[in-house]
Amino acid sequence: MPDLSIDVVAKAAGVHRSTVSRAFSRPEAVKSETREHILRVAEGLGYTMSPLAQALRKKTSTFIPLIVPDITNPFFAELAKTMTQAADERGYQLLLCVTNGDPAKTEGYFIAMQAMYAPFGIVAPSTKVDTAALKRFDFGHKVVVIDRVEGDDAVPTVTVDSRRGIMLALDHLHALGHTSIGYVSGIAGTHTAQDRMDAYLELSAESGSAPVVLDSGSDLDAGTRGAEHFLEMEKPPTAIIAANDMVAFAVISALGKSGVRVPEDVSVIGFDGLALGARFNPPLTTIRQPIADMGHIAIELAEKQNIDGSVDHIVLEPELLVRASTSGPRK
Amino acid sequence: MPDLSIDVVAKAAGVHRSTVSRAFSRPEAVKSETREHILRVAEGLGYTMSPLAQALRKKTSTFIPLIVPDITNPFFAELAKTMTQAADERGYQLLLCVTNGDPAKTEGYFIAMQAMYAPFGIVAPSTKVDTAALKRFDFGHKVVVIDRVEGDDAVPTVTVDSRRGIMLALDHLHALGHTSIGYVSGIAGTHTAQDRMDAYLELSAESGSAPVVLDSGSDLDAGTRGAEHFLEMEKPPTAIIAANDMVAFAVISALGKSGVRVPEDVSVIGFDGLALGARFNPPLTTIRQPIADMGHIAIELAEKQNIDGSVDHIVLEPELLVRASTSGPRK
DNA sequence: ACTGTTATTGCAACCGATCTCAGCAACCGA
DNA sequence: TCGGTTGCTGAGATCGGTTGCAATAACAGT
Repeated sequence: MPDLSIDVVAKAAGVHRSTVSRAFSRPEAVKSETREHILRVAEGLGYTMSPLAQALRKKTSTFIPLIVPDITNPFFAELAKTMTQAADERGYQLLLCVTNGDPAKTEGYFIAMQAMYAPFGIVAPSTKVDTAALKRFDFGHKVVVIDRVEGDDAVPTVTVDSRRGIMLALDHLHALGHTSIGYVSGIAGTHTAQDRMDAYLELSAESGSAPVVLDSGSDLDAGTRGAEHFLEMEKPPTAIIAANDMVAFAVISALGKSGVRVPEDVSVIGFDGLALGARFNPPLTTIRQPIADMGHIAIELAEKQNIDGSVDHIVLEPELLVRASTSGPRK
Repeated sequence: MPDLSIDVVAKAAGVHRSTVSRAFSRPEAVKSETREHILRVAEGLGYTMSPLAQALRKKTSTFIPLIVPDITNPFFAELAKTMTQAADERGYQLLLCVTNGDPAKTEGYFIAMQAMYAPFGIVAPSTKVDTAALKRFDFGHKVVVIDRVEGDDAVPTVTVDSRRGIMLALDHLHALGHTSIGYVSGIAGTHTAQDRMDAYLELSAESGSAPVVLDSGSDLDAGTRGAEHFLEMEKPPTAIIAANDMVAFAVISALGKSGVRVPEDVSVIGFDGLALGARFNPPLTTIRQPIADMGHIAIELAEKQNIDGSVDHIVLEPELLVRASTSGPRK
């Protein structure tokens, strides 16, 4: 196909380049007859505007970086999925950026996103977000963060209510008859992980039962270590709350290796609501985060901020998702 | 920061725009003194070239679309992970494109990739790749496919040896003492899935045992249905080969719900070697595909083709990864 | 009929590079 | 000393659009 530029469309439609441009990007500025004619001609030629040329001139592209620590983690994968959808509904393209938790890489992505005129970016942090770094890149490109940010700053965020989630888990377990409930901490040093832990500590205390933190590590092996710790206890808790589904999986897996059954011997509840959990053995009871909503909202927030400069902090409600990894405590 | 264009660097270095350009993209064409001076000045200013402008002019960008059916599937997630790495080692940015198996979307991405001058794209198919569609977009943009393609065409591919993988699984199971081995088919109608199934059928026959296909469906519930089928049999096989890890998970989960234990009651082996499998309950024995290699190779193949026009078909060797979901048959 | 909007469209500069062509200096052998 | 490379750099067109400004057309009101 002969290179299709705006000029060939213009010629074909018998108008000037600029008119074609307007027909596409500022329809109201062109007489409707003309516009329709142009559009028809363009359609016939199979013409589309070059996003690159547009970006160069307008100094704002449709590339939006999605910065995640690890796309292999199903939570981020699910996030990515809903975000791509939300993105191309609005004509954006998602750039997949994985940092492996390396702040240097993150900064690298920031400068890259600047270079390609990204209108904004989405950051799903693995560690507490470096507000300073964000400020340093206050080049007009906005960022929305899927986590709480230190000091509720100028950066929009979307999170779920950690405390509420933990409360849901605790209530569920209490209702089942558990009184001794352990906790295994989450993957990373995010504020979210911190919040969940704090909530567990507080709410446990309030309900009168002593908190039992099986592991407070922040790496992928927290689950395994938590299970080990559990196995060493003379009087282990009858239920375990895992800070997220992945560690719940690890806990159950590690427990299983030692012959401890879930939920017969101990109940385990996760936090995330991953689709994967439904196919785990046993299917995982968990606190569901509305991940799909989070993706859409993140993008909406970013757009909103780009338009009216508003920065919002949305906090979503989690909900209890009962599957099969919890039951009454063993008698 | 004042907009940093090539001209400001040129001015600052006291040379012409074009010289700066050469200093960056064709170093040998510039006197080394001049070049170093320019580079130093640029460095000082914190200047980087605009990928957008470059792409527009050179008609070839650094955006490379990764087209997957579902990033939520850990196989694709792992692929995406290694590809992002391989990609930004070479200065590319990965565009995440998820199709949900919709051919229309795939085509959409093809035209988009054309529009932004992608030098090539990577397709991890959910269904048999539509060679016709590929040809239709023979606009000089190359594609490499992570699957076999009908008729070993002009498109480079990277796959693993399905037959060898199935053989490994079968051998492992035979060595353990199993003689009756069932099979649950894979997620999608790819050639790869087909090849695995065919290999199972053939190799089973060769070894004298009758093949038992528990489910040949191609959706996410194949595992569940396979398990149901298994439960209904009066004389079920003592081991099951799952076409991929995800269906293995589903099989084990479904079996578990009915009180069937793995590997005590039945052995299950997967195919993929997902990291997730290590944290499954029980840890999954599986045939490992060298996913990381696949990602790198895919990109290398694409680059190679772009340079010398060669189209290769790489087939990698799978390997047996013994964890805990297989054991000798129940006596 | 005349002047003052208002709606449309054309013109041309510009976004930030690349690349062909041409100019110029230094160098080489005869 | 002179024509013929060779090496390096500057000019300027170009990639595919956008946009402020000017020009023209159309329409009101008086």
